[in-house]
Formats: sequence, structure tokens, C-alpha cells
Amino acid sequence: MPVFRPLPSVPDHDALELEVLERWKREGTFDELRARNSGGPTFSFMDGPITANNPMAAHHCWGRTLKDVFQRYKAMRGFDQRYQNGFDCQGLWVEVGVERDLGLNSKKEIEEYGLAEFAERCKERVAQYGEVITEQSKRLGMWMDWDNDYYTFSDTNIEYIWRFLERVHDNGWLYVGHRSVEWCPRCGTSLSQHELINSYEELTHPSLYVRFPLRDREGESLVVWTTTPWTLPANVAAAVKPDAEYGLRASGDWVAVARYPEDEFVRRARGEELVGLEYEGPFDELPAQAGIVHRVIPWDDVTLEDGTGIVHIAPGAGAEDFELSKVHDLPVLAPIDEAGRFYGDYGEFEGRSTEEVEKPVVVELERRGRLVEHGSITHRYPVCWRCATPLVFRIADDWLISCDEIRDQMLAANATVEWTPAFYSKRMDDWLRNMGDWNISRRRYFGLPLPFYPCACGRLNVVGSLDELRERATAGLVQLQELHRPWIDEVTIRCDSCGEDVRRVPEVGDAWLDAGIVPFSTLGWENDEWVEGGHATGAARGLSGADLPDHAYWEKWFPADWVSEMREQIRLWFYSQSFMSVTLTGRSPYNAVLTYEKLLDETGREMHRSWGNSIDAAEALDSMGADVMRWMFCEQVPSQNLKFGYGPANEIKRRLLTLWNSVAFLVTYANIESFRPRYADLAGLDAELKPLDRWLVARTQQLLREAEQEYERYWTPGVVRAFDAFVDDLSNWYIRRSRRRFYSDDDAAFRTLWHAVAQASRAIAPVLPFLAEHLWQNLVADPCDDAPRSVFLAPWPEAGEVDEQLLAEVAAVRRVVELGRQARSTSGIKLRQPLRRLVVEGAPSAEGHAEEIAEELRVKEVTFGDAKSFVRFRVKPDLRKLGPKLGPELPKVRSALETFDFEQDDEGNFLVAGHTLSQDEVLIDKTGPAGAEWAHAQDDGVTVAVDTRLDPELELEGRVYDLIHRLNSMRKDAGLELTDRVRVTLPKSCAELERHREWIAREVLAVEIRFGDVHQPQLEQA
RNA sequence: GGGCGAUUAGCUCAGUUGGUUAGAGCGCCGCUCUGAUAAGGCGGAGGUCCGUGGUUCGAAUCCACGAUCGCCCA
Repeated sequence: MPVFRPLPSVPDHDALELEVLERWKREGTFDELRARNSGGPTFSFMDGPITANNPMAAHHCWGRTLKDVFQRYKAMRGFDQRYQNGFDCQGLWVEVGVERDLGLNSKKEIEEYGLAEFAERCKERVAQYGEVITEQSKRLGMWMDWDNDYYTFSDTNIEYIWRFLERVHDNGWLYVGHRSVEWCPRCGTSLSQHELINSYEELTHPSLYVRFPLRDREGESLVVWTTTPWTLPANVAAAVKPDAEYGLRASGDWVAVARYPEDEFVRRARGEELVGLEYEGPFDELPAQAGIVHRVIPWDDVTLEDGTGIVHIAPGAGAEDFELSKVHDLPVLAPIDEAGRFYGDYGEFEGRSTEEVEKPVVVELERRGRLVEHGSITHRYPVCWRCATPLVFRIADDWLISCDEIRDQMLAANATVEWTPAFYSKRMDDWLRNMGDWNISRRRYFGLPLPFYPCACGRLNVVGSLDELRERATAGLVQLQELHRPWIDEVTIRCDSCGEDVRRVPEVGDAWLDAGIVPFSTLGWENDEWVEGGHATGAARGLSGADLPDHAYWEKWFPADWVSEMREQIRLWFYSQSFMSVTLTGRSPYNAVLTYEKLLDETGREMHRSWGNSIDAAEALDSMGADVMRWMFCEQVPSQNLKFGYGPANEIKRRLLTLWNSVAFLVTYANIESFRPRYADLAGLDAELKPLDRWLVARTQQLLREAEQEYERYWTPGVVRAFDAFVDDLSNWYIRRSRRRFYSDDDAAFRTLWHAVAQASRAIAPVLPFLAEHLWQNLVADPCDDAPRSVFLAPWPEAGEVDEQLLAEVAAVRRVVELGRQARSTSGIKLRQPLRRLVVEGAPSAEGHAEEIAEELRVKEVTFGDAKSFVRFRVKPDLRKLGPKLGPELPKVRSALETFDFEQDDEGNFLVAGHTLSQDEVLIDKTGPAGAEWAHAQDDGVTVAVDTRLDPELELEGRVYDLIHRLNSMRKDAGLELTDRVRVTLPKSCAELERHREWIAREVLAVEIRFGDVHQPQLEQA
């Protein structure tokens, strides 16, 4: 029975991960970890809710990996954590998903379907995808308290938002805005400013130049440019830039001179001279236009960058237009309804959409000779972020929260937050400085019911809790199954001013209210008594076992020590959370933030299902494996977009192979030699260690220290880099150098290598939980009875003293070896051929390691000190020392040294340009010719020279190495096991090698070597 | 128009206190090891570190201005 399970030549990540998941489940590892850490110091992480509306996409895995990495790290360090996952459950996302499923495509169709039924479908959808996301997250390795998720559509969550809104109202911040807003005609609702961002697409629209004939100026017209023909029927004014120059063409058209510098004008006028002129509107005969006087108004913001310098103004169909209407007292014509269709007083346009009227408008203008030019333009135009319908402007009443008073408080709160990467803090500030009032209302169905009950008496009743609703209700309580439409709409309450019955407004709330309240709703803010299962109320009933904790619990866990979400969340969740928290408590709800950019495909394009380049989470998890994905996410500098794909994944798989092979090496020989590991070795190795062993121990300590530092600053790229470098050193220095020691029962070597691999697994476990656990099981948990059953149940391996001197020595050795290889390679002599002598200068700290250097470079002797006889030497200033000392004199000294313009005194000091430099103030480089017998290489003060002369003895040894090489190749070709013994027959021509018979036999595991009548060496299994 | 980033090898990107000859991976060429083996190692070619100016003994790094790209706001 081997000590370790043999490793296959390459890891099967998928199988290995499923096995680890199964073991965690079987052994209750996560529960045990939580129990162990319970009562320890707290690490408060607040999970931003993931929308339970679709399976996970690759980009979700990025964020969820980061969340899991740091929760695992903190858990290994003994921190008590909550692990509560959150689902975002209501609002437009879910509605649109359900609409698609049901084939509904307008608000009318939803209403015909029935709001109660529609709400049930929404809840089913949330339940369904909540489950899918949970399974996918588990597969990714996420450890969360999966049975106690919070759902933002619970009555509890809703009530907490009501309390917030009540506070907002008490503060006097709540108001109804009558404004021009971006409107989605399909969804039938306005969008808030944070919903507009990132939702621009390249769209082609008509580009029209249209005449507005001036009254009292026969034959003269203003020419305006528009890309929205549908707004022309609502035109009431034309704006000019008062200080710009306008010109009248011979054709009678007025345009800005700056726009047409080449044109000839029969008359010129400043914009202000045109102000006040009246003109004929484009569609004056429409009933809606009755009695409207169209006139020219001044507007400083008229652009001379495009168009004609004269702007068509329709206050009912544009934001700036609407603002101007207030300044200039213009009539406001609102042409379209909630579905984006024209109202009845727009003649032939009635009932048509904004797109459908484009053509008739053009035809009509043309017929009347009003059209100067008709083309098209492709520009960036906002579309609905959910359904991609192009947005329009319309006048609407929305509920808004004023930002005036909170803005500075939020800025102050943000100043307390530690952002990673740091510059995101400034972006948050920028957003806060510029944020407009928060539009919280949506004219939809399955969302947060706004608890606003305006009364005819002028009183706005804002209900702050379910209890208050019950108390004030005058009807509808019996059927109130949950706080959603349609049920909530049936409840009427008594106005607390006049006592009349009042109804709720029909609007629902912005989904970011739902997400923003969770630092309060999930932690039991101002809740007197702990309520078991108290978060699974209303629509969340039966979905979760989450409790509603009491206020003491909130005190313990608020604010979050750390949150992590993608960059967009600056204007979304980071914003809404902070807004609500500052309102309620005056402080930031999180202390530290890790933010990351966007996930693109591996060529750098955005992923889109319709482009065929999208990779969803399930597919990626299946074909890459979770560890590989996690590595990719962790390696990525979070301020850069991540190029995600199979190409990069395969590269990572290959890189992980070095670790795998190192472990496989250990396992192979440990089994052959029946090595038995001791768990206590991980706390400190007390074996008789050789210098190289002590080096690996120091190197391992260094890894632990670096990893810890990087985890502490939430910088996964640093962790990955440190680990990668460690594995390279482990494999390409320690194992490479020590290989032979494992062919025999060298206890110190086995223990040292085992120690290093086990400790490294612990350090990387948060990033690669599966691989680390798999290795821990095989290397530690299974063979050591006293070891923790999981790498995550072992405590974090604290870094001890790092032997910096030893690390420096070996670094010097490796540099010498590197140079030695370079020197050898310039000579053209194979590494297999032994050489007589190597001389090293400038690497004093490598002096204790002459034997290693000799072995690596296959030379008989390594001497230190005198390479001068082989090379010329060059002296360079040590800038760190001499810079401060010499100041402006330095360049002179430097160039003198470069041109060998210096002398050396008896003490070895350098006399140059009037200065005396001691030896430790300069760096000495060797360079130059040394004759054909010596090959050399130098770098940064270190020089090596190797004697390339061969003598008969060296040549003979070279032949022995050749033979060994050849025989071992034959062994491999013959498919022999590592431990198989062989009999070798050599041709008589090899007789001279007789002297090295034992050496050869040892290297090829030969029980017999004889010389026979053969032409080629032959070999058979013994 | 304002804000925040980015610009480093053919490609993808590291490079947090300013320090000597700027790194990695991939790709390319050559060599090499062969008991990690459809791997590994070494070497080479390949860089005006976007540009200009400034601070400094010294700038990829700090400052100013400009260019290009990206993101956010207006």
C-alpha cells in the first residue's frame, strides 16, 4: 500500500473538483470550519445581490471568485463570517424575463394576463434561477450559507425600504418631478440616470434639414437640423446662439455662418437680432398646435459643432427643450403616450409610434417645400438597458429623492472607504458630485410597492411599515398575501391629515432600492427581537431560512469590512447602498471595496450571445474547471478588462502542470522509498537539513509571507505571481538540484520537499481550493492521522523568520550558474561534456556553494576571486551610494569610468576625475577577450570564465555521459519501469569506458555490464 | 466641455516608496536536458517604456502640456 496515491501524468481538473466537492459535502467541511471560527474575530462581507433571472454568465464567476477567495482566506485565519448570499428578485429584469417566456410584449398584454398571475410567474422564475445560480456557484467552489440567502422581494426587505422612504420624506427630500425623461416605450416607464449609462448603441436615424418660414419676412426661413422627425409636430420654438453670426443665403435660408464658412450670404446678423421673430411651425394645422405662437429664442448652449446653428425646440420631447420652456415660458406639447404612440390631437399621426411617423413627416415636409435636405446619420443613441428599445423623451411625473443635502455627506462617507484599485475612489467622488436627483419610481408591476398615499387634501401619506399599514388600513387587508401588486393596491388607508380614504400610487420602485437596503434589512437594524426565519417573508416565504436578526447583531456586523463588485456598481449598488446608509446612519456601509473591470472574449470583444462569442458559466465550468477559471480571475489586474476564453485557460492548465509534476515527482519517489510524512513538520522542520533544504524552507517562508501580504491588501495578482515564482524555484532549482537525493532514502530531502509542497498548497488554497484540497488530502490528510481533514481546517500557515541571507546566497548561485551556462553555450561545448575549471568573480555570497555550481555546470573545480587574468574589467559607479554623495559631479565620474580613465591605488580605491571611490562604492564588470581557451560571460558585476580546454580524461568522461544518456533513452524506449534492473552489453570499441563501469551501472540501474561482439550498445531487462 | 484611466517586445500584459544593462507568458530562431518526457531548461532576435518640456546626480516611474484609445459625466 503506497503512502501517497500515484498522480496521473496530467490532472483531470473536472473529475478532481467533483471529487473534492463530494468530500466536502460528505464530511461537512464547511460547517465544521464555520463552527470552528464561530465566536472568533469577525470579518464582515456583504454580498451584493445577484439577479435571480438567468443562469450565471462568465463575468459573474469573476466577482464570485474574488468574493470566495477572500472569504476563504479570512476563514483560514480564523475569522467568523456570515456567508450570506443574496438574490435580487424584483423589478424590470425579472419582469422582462417573464414577459419573454410568456410571449407578452406590452404593458397592455401584461394587464390582460393578470397582475396576480404575472406576479406568481415572476416568483417562480426567481425560485428557478436562484436554484440554478446556487448550483453553479457551488461548482465554482463558492462557500456560502446556501440555505439562508436573502431575497430582495421579501416583505421584510420591502418594509425596510419603506422605513427608508419614510425617513426621506421626513427629511423633506421626496418630491414629484414633472420633467422630460428618457422613456422606454416598450417597457412603458422612465429610466433613471444610472440606468442610462452603458446603454448607448450605434443607430441610424434620419437626418433632416427643415425650413421654418419667418412671418413678416417674405421668402426668408430658418433652417434647423433634426435627427428625430417625430418631435417636429411638437415644435414650439427655434433657438439661436445670441452671440453667433448668422447669414442669409440667396435662397432665403438662415444658417450659422460658422457652419458654412464657404457659403456666400446676402445678409448677416447676430443671433440676438433674430430673437423674437415669429415663424410658421412645421405642423401648425394639427389640433395640438392650435393657438401656438412659434418664435425664436436665445440659447447660449446652441452648438456650432453640427447642424445649422439653429435648433428646433420641442419641450414635450426633449430634456433641454423642457428646461428652456420654463425659462422662456413656452407651451409644452406632449405628443406621445406611455407606449410611445401619438395622442389623438396629432391628426394623421394618431396612434402611431415615433418610428412610424418618420416617413409621413418627411413626405409632408417635402410636399410643402420645407425640406432642404434628407439623409441619414449613424450615431450613438440611448436604448433601454433591458430590452434594447431606443428611448424617447417624454414628459412624465416621477417620484424623486433630492440629492442636495446628502451629496456632501456621501462624499465625506466615501472618503473613509479604501478602494482597490485606489483610483476608483475618485470615480465614485465624480459620480457623487454629478449625480442628479434619484428617480425612484417605475410604472411597472412586479417591484417594490412605493408606500405613497397622496390625498386630495394635499397630504402625502408615506407608510413606514407593515404594522402601520395594517393599523391605518380601511380595506383590503384580508387579501393581502404579500407586499406586491396587485394585492397591495387593494389596500386603502386613512389620510392622517383629513381622515379620508386614500389609495397608493400605482408606481413601483427602482430595483436599486431593493439592493441598497440589504446592509440594514439582512442585519436586523433597529429590530427589537430576533425573528427566526424572519427574512423569508412575503414572496420569499419557503425560499430561504434566513433569520431577521436583532439590532445588536447589526451593531456587530455593520458596516461591512469588505465588499466587491464590478465597476458599474459605482453608480448602482455602491451608490444606492451608500445613499441609504448615509441617510439612515450618516456613514458608509462598507470600509473597503475591491472593484474589477469588464469581462471580454479572448480577442477583446464584448461577449454577446448573438455574436456567438459568449461563454456562459456552466460551459466554462465544465470545460475549463473551476480552479483554472479562478486562477484566470485572480491573475488579472482588476483595473484592466479581462480577456476570457479557452486559449488563456489552456495556458493556465499548462502552467499549473509544473506544480503537478513537482508533486508527482515527490509522490513517485516517496512511494518507492516508503517515505512517511509527519504533520508536525509543517510547524517546523527539525531534520538534519542540507543547505539546499534550508534554502527551500526559507523560500517557502518567503512565499507564505508574500502571499499573506498580498491577500491582506486584496491583491490577487500579487498572490498568483508570488506562487508562480515559488513553483518555478521549487521545480527548476530545488528538485532539479536535489533529484538524486530522492533516488535513495534521503529523509531530509523528502521531508523538505513535502513540507514545501504542503505549505504552498495552503498558501494558494483560497485561489485554487480544489487542487489545494486534493493535494492536501493525498499528501497530508490521508497519511497523517493527526492532520486536519481539510486544508481549510488547518490554520493559516504563519510565515516564520525568513533566512534572507540564504535566499541571497542562492540567488547569487543561480546567477553564477546562469552566466556559466551562457559562457558554456558560447563555447559550443555540450553541457554533457565535463570541463576542468570555472572562475567566478563578483559573487562573494555564492562562495559557500562551489560544489553546487560545479555540479550544475559540470566542471571539476570552481574558484572564486581572480577573473582578471581572463578578462578586462570595467568599473561602474554605485548610483545609490554615489548619487547623494557626488551630486552634479556624478555624470563626470561616470563617463570617466566608462572610458577607463581612472587609476587604482594600493588599497584598491579608484581615483577618478578628482574623486576617490572606495571599492564598495563601485560595481565591477568583467568584459573583453580572454583567448580561445576561456569562455566567459558577465552581468552586472558578476563575471564567470570557464576553461574550455579538454584533456583525455575529460573526453573520456564526456563519452561516459553520452553513453549513459543513450542507455537511459533505450530504457525509456523499451518501456521499463523506473526501478527495473537491466543487463547491458557494450561493443568492444567502448573498452576504454571499463574504468567507469560502476558509475555507468549505477546510472542506468545495470546489474551487469559486459563487453561483447555487438556494434551498438544493447540492453535487456534483468 | 469636465472627470477617471490606459499607452511598455510581433501579440497579451507585469513593473506602489525615482536607482545602474526595463521584465514575464505566448509566438519566432538556435541550442540543450532526457528518471517531470506530446513536457522542462538555456540562449538569441525583437523596446525612442506615446510625444514634448520640466524637477532631479538619476525618470517607464514625479510634475506640466499635447496626442491617441477606453470608461464615466454634461
